[in-house]
Amino acid sequence: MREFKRKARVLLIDDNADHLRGVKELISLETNYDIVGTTTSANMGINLVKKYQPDLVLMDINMPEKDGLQAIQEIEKLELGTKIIALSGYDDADLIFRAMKIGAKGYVLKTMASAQLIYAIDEVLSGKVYLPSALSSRFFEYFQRTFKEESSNQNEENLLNYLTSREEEVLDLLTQGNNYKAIAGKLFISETTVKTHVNNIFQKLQVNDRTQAVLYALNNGFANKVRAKISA
Amino acid sequence: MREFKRKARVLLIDDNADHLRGVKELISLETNYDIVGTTTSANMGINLVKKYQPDLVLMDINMPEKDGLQAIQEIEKLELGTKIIALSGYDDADLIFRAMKIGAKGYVLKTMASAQLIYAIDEVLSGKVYLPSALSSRFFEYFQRTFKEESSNQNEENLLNYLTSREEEVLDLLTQGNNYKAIAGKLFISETTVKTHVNNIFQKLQVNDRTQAVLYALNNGFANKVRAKISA
DNA sequence: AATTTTCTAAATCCATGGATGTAAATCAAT
DNA sequence: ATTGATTTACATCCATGGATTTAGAAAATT
Repeated sequence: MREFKRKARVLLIDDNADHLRGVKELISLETNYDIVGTTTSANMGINLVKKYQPDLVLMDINMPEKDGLQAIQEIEKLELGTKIIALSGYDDADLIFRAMKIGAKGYVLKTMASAQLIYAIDEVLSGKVYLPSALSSRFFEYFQRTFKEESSNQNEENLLNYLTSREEEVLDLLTQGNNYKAIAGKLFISETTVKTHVNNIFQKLQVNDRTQAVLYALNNGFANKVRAKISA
Repeated sequence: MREFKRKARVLLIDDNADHLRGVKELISLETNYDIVGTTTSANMGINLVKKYQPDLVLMDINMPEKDGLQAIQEIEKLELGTKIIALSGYDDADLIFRAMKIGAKGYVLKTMASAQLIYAIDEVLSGKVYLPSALSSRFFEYFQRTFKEESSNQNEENLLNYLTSREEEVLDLLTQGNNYKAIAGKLFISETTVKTHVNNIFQKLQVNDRTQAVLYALNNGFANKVRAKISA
């Protein structure tokens, strides 16, 4: 275990007063931490963060009044470098994922052993991100499910594969919001030629207008394809 | 340590013959595993996966001939439920992230202790996702950096915030590729009213046409906003 | 109670977009 | 050498999209 030069300043936010007291006592037993404040209100918590600029915040994310996730976001927005560990009663994959996504450095269940919480605090204060292995498993499963679709979409029958390279260029410019005239100017070809290409694109993608074409492109990994081509 | 009913079938793919032999011997010492094949070629490896349908593949992802990540993707596409652990010489965050993204259930450095590899294999075979804590830290840092921009974009001066709720509905339908008539039909209002709304949207988003409006919406977290409103 | 915002609607006018057919030059592949 | 695909181009016609102005009713705010 690592030694800290000065005591780490910790703030507790938990609308459940009983649990709050329990955690406070638990942390008070540790010599490395200094509790700079406790509150049962998310809004008050944000104010206390501004005032005391703690090193670490333990944030209950299951609060009725204000969403704990939103509170985390607001603290992150302050950009004070405050590390945040989410405390939750639920090991819901979506919750874990969203908490990590908005910048929580850890996620600990209230039902977990107190030693686990202390360990998480130490890890996070030392600059790491800490998720108990049971929760990181959940996270990764969710993560992979979320991104599986993205990559599998790029296979199957992707109509984008039927486009010629010139049509890809035109579609790329369409996905940047250009109209016919702008595209013609950028590709040094006539506007009517662009119209021809765009019409062919519509046929191949089986859509009726430019907006649908752009949406098809974005939803089927067109940007990835173009970038892959550039880096190749 | 968990007991398996039958020996787990393992396939090794590593273009470094020396390392391949080492890992093979290491795994042979374990009584729970059955090595069904080894190869130094990614393409051959994919064929062996099809033939033997192993429970687990150890895949070196630093191969010159064929990209190991691509090989993982192709194995995933077979949908045989094959678990894959990526082996790599580098703890590069981007590599780790991409490997996990395409479905690797684990990522182990070649320099790590052999006990760590065995542990990873056990964990993955038992259905979990396993990343050594040093690597999972890397992963999460990368993950948070990647998504930080997305959420911070949603703050600043987001022009979407000026839209009325009706305008949001209209924009939502625009981002699904609807034209005026379709939107009018779905909202039970006249086409001219839709035009009015859309024009107001253009003004507020400072764009010139529907495609640009749709692009602005998608690039500024409009989908997230709409979903947040639904779940609220 | 008074005011502002929002939602609805229409008219008008012009610009842009989209469908269709034709066609020539170039290039790749058989 | 010939075929087929690609890129370029134009004409024509009609549909849709977009700008602007005006305006009534309802809802929210002050």
